[in-house]
Amino acid sequence: MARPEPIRFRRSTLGEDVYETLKGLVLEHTLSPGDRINIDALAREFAVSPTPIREALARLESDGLVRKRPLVGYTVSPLLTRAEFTDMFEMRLLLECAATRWAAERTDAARRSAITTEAATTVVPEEDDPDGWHGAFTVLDARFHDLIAEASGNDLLRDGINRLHAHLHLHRRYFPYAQAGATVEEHRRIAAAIQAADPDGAEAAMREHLTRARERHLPAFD
Amino acid sequence: MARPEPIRFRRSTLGEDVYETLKGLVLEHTLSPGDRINIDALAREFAVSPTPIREALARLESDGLVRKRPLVGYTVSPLLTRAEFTDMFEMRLLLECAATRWAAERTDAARRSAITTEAATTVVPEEDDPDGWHGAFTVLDARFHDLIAEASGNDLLRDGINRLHAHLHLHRRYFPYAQAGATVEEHRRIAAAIQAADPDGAEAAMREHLTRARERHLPAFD
DNA sequence: TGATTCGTGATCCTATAGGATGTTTCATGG
DNA sequence: CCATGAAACATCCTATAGGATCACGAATCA
Repeated sequence: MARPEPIRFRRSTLGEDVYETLKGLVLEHTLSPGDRINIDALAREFAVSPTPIREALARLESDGLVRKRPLVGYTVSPLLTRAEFTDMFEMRLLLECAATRWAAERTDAARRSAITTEAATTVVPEEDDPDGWHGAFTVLDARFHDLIAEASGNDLLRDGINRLHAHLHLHRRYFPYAQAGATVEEHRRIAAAIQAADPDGAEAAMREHLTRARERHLPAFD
Repeated sequence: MARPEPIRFRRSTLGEDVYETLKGLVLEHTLSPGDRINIDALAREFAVSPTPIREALARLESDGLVRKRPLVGYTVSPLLTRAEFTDMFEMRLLLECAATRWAAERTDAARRSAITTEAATTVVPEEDDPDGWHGAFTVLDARFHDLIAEASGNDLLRDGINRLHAHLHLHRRYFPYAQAGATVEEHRRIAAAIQAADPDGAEAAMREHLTRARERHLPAFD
């Protein structure tokens, strides 16, 4: 009868686990944008001391997922304004178009195949589980874009792209089902151009994909 | 006889101050790349508890300035390899060329003047204080590039650029004096094109500046 | 000589108490 | 009835001590 329940499955350090878990909670909207974060409450919830919580929050603030007001507390970052959202897509166009071009130019055959395979994967819409569908679709989308970022061969570029995607995820809940098919089709075109080692075509396909993605998202701000 | 010395001039929170101070120590090479960081020793040094130290280190790790090995401790990030360095300049070309173009297109008259003024400022080389000169020159360079990043009107872009500059600062110690004049001249050309609202010219000037800057730095890797 | 085992040391994590600050509520005056 | 002010409250931030875990080095054995 030593310790009945704390199943502590620590991958490396407690702070790391807390960081990943908290990031998940924010991205899943279990912690909604604007919510206040009580450190002591979280510590009790996770059955850890406030120290690793505080450490995880400091990193999340660097990611822009939470905000800290001194002597007041942490809050989940609010959703992007329309202006910030267009700024983000301006950045995505800059970063991801370049990454796609370099992926088409430089990467090896194995990665090209992986990208093509990923683009061929689809997720079936389930009307009765909208949240699950949104989650699955987002994971798929994120993995596709990360594969390209990795294939660019520039790790700093990859980090920058993933940093933007974290913000994008906060908005996935407002992405319409109906247009998922178009997204998959655009992914296929990008993958095909990369597979064919066609930098111009790949960059153009990514530019069109992102431009259309922006159009698909923008109505949510009205 | 309450508290004799801790002159605590806290801007907001202790963790914030510790973060800025530590960042300075790393950038100044007071903590050299590869050095191990002892949390308890730092806490004694700053006369604070380990908690804010730990919080600051978590943020610095997000910035890429320190690395954490679980259950071993923190170390100052090593200098960039040649490959990472070229990757960084690839990123700078991407981000800063776009920022310069948009600054020339969009920004207001006040910011244009500020950029021109900053480009006209120079720092005199002092042979007997190489470290002070390097520091002053770096501050000047960083401010010029940040003014342009801010004038781009895209805060995410600005953050991305500043994140890269932190890494660049770690290498400033190996930047040769003799070529500072060329840098200033290139800055002036960029500023002039922005002042003239000439996007193409401004972007081209920035591209040439960064390309040459890369050439100036590369010999340090031999 | 190489691999394995053991001991030491450092680090990380936990827990709790106290001080400082922002927020909220309530009472009072206009 | 509304606005202003002060006081009580809750929360966060900081500080300190102690226990558990793991990495590293030395000694031993095959």
